[in-house]
Amino acid sequence: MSRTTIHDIAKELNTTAATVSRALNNHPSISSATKEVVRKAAQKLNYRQNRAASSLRSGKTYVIGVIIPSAEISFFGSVIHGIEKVAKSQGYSVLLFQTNESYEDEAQGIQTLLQSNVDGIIASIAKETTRYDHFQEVKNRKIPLILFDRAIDELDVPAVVIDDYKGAYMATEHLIRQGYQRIAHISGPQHIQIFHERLRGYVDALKAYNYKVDGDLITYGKVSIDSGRTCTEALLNLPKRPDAIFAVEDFTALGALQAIKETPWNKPGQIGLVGFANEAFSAYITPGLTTVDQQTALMGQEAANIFMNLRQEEPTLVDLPQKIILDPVLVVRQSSLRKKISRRREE
Amino acid sequence: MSRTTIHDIAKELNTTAATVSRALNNHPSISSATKEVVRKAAQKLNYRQNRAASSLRSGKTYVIGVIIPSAEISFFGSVIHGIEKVAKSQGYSVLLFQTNESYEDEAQGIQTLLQSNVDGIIASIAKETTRYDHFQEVKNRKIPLILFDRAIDELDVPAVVIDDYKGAYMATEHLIRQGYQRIAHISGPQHIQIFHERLRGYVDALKAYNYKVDGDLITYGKVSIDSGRTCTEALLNLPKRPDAIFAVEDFTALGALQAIKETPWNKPGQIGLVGFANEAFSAYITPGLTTVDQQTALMGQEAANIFMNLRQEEPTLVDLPQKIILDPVLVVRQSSLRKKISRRREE
DNA sequence: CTGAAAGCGCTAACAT
DNA sequence: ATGTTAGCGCTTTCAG
Repeated sequence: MSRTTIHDIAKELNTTAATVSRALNNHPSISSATKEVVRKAAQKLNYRQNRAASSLRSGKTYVIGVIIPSAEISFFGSVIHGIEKVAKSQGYSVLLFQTNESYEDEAQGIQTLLQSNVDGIIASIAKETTRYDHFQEVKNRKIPLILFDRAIDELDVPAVVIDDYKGAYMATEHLIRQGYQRIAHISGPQHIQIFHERLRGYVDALKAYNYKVDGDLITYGKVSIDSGRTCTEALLNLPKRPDAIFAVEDFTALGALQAIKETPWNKPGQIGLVGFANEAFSAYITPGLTTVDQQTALMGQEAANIFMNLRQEEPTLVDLPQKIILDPVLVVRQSSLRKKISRRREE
Repeated sequence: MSRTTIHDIAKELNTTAATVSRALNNHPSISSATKEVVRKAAQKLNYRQNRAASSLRSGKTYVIGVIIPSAEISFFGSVIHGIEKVAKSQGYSVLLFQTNESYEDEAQGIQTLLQSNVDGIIASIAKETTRYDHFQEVKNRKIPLILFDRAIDELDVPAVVIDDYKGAYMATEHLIRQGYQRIAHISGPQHIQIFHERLRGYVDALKAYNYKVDGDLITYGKVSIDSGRTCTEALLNLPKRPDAIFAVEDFTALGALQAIKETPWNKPGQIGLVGFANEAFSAYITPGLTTVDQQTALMGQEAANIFMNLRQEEPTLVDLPQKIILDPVLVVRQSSLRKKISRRREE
């Protein structure tokens, strides 16, 4: 009473396994009558294709390997969601591997995916990774590789990232349009590209609106709640203190919010605040935090879409690796609103 | 220049594929000298095992199929994390499938996993699922099936769940020990088992401490922020209003907190509040929300552990399906603390 | 439009 | 301890 194979179906119908295989795969040279009969018999015998056998022969597995630091981080959970959604819609499955930000785990993950003959790999590089030989091997084996969020130009593969510069520009512009006069920025370590980009966006938005860029209003934190708190206290103690703060990400903004709330002279809504990332908590704190959404699920979908496009292309035709830069979305909540909103939002 | 196979290695070493296979699989009847030589050659030729071929022959894939409603929900992201961690440590990979709470998707997911010959399936049943024929097929094919969070007794398979009763009991007990006198409960729809269990835990804790169970203090909401808010307003308008609230889950608690904050006569810390789930935001709102942690990552790990135990057992020996009931963990934050804490926490 | 035959890369029974 | 042989279930030439 072992599992039904195409031979069982062939025997039942007095035909051959080849015909059954073709019928089930909707091969054009099979009459629709036969196809129908075969499908019926397959259903009756409760047949399930054996993917291992199929892919051993055909070389295709219909599996996409996904490498992320951790599914527990909501950002990556959301990206997986987007990848799996697109994959499933095209008949692909997702094989998941977590690196815990470790190079060793990442290299091992790549090995596992290679052994599994995945048709493509979508990955976000671990923080600790500084060598890329494992990714190079993927490229050498001509397996489509797509990176997201943390892309490495040196690898020269397609990638999906968000436009941090633009997001920061939008956030700052929003505060300007709200009428704030002295807009501060709490940044992060400048060797991390995304933080540097956000600082650039902030500076350029100020310039575009003829605001003075005041070095005193730019502080460099460590990207944490505590750091946001400390930096904000320093900012609020300046002789000419800011009336709004753009924080480099939501946890920093949360610390800033706590510090603002504890300031004796502060009245609610007096100091504008914007974060970055649209973390789940940002909607639930009081006041609701205005922030920049990173379109995480879309990021996964786009990465999967790149794979879908890549997979039938001639390898020789792949000239320039595609790079998709997603538009961030400003999510306006209470924390950045002044009492009177004189102008409606422009696009 | 195609991929290296064990035949290539065999040719290189003037031996046979069988020996190479055995050496690489650490077979006992191969001398350690040969093993060493084979391993070296494999490395030199950059050999990677072809899992499709291996599993076609051996019947084992070293893949665990995981079915969840959505990786975007942090609860499930966390469970996946736990599953993948254990799986990887035992040489298994995780094939992921999302159902979006739909029966059709779930059934299709099972088909995909069966075609992929996964060695086992770990699943959390979709909300819309009311028929279990697809899971029944998994059982019929003798593939280990483990459920988590949403278990179905009728399926008679091993499961990992959390003890909702106990969690609610602990939450209520905590409020009692803090000295609150009138402890209300905002529950949810009673046809959903977990909410019913939490209500039971609340009632039993009150009884255990000789508190009167007052029907006025038990309200039934719809498990949302808004519902938590509405229910709380009603509670606070009672002639004999509560001095503490145990909410059925964190979003309800969040609504309750908002309502409490807006009550004119309220002073901070006057009304105790406890939630359930330890959502990410619960740590970041003000005041921090005391809540009950559901040990999500552990849930995934335990489910994976059950699979690991099951996989080598004789199918005939599987008498009673294992059911693991995890202990919830009370996470105490500001929202439930009264000014004076007279007694230290007892175990 | 269908059948015959070969083989993907590996492992396992049997032989030596 | 190693070699020989067969075959897992499927797809894919090549023939007809």
